[in-house]
Amino acid sequence: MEKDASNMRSQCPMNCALEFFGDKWSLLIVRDLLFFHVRSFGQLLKMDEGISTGTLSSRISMLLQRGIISRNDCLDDKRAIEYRLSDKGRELEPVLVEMILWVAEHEMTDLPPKAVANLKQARSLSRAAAVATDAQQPADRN
Amino acid sequence: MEKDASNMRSQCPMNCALEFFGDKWSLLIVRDLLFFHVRSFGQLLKMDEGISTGTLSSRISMLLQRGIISRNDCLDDKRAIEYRLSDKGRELEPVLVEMILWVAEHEMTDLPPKAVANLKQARSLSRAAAVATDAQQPADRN
DNA sequence: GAATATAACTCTAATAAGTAAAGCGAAAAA
DNA sequence: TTTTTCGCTTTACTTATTAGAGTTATATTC
Repeated sequence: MEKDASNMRSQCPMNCALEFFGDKWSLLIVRDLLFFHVRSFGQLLKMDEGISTGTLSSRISMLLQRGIISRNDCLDDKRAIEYRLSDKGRELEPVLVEMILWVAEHEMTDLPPKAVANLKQARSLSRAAAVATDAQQPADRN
Repeated sequence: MEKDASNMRSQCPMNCALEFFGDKWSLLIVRDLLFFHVRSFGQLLKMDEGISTGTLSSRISMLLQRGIISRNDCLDDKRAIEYRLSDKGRELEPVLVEMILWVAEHEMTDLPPKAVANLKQARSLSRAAAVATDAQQPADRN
């Protein structure tokens, strides 16, 4: 049984975000789809953190329902299903990147310093581009 | 009973982040401390989402233990305890901002468009500053 | 100074979430 | 034809989270 806007705890955007993916698994699935080019149920099941079939199944349903991933049949193997991030899902990348950078700054992880530097640089560049875009379209146009 | 690095599911930074604050409440507490200048247990208890005393108490313990918030006695009222974000906690701001912007883009919330524009602008400016900093200190210095 | 209120909790019982293991139907490989 | 793979679902169980009542200490009001 899933939540919709009507039984959310509040309409605060932070709360809304947490109701979408504020659990221990959803963003790991997004991570695998986004950074590790994982595409199938079976591959997701093999993630290091050890997700169970039941949990994976329910998280996939939720992510589908929320439009964060898509589900497609494979042409070459009719058993196989391919999962992909939607545009909406792919746009979670900045969220993941900020989380990763925060952890890299404050805790021990297995992420090499080089990778941290690359993420930082990518972030800076994308924001620099955003500054340019904002200059064209004034920020308070809505 | 709390987790430490030794019984984490993996050392992946994304997973590490989720073990730190991948639940439905921790970042709401950070939100209140960061954006709404909330300082006490009682005020936190009044958040719109309706956190219970037990949950709030356990989340505060965890955030303290992780060094995300600090706990201080008040001089004027000896019952009162003041909670504040540490530097480490304050540095979660970009994470929250990206989450809020994602939601503002993709879902209905109560956030006024003006506020979204302000957040975007603040993000762009801070990143522009980061670009300048990176130019001084090469990104792969570690 | 007695009663009431407030702050910051702790405890407990109930509910929700997550898990491992087995099983299933369809498709592919041996 | 038998076995394996794929993407699940189901079940029985364990663990985590939660709401709400209760507690202690301090402060305020009458």
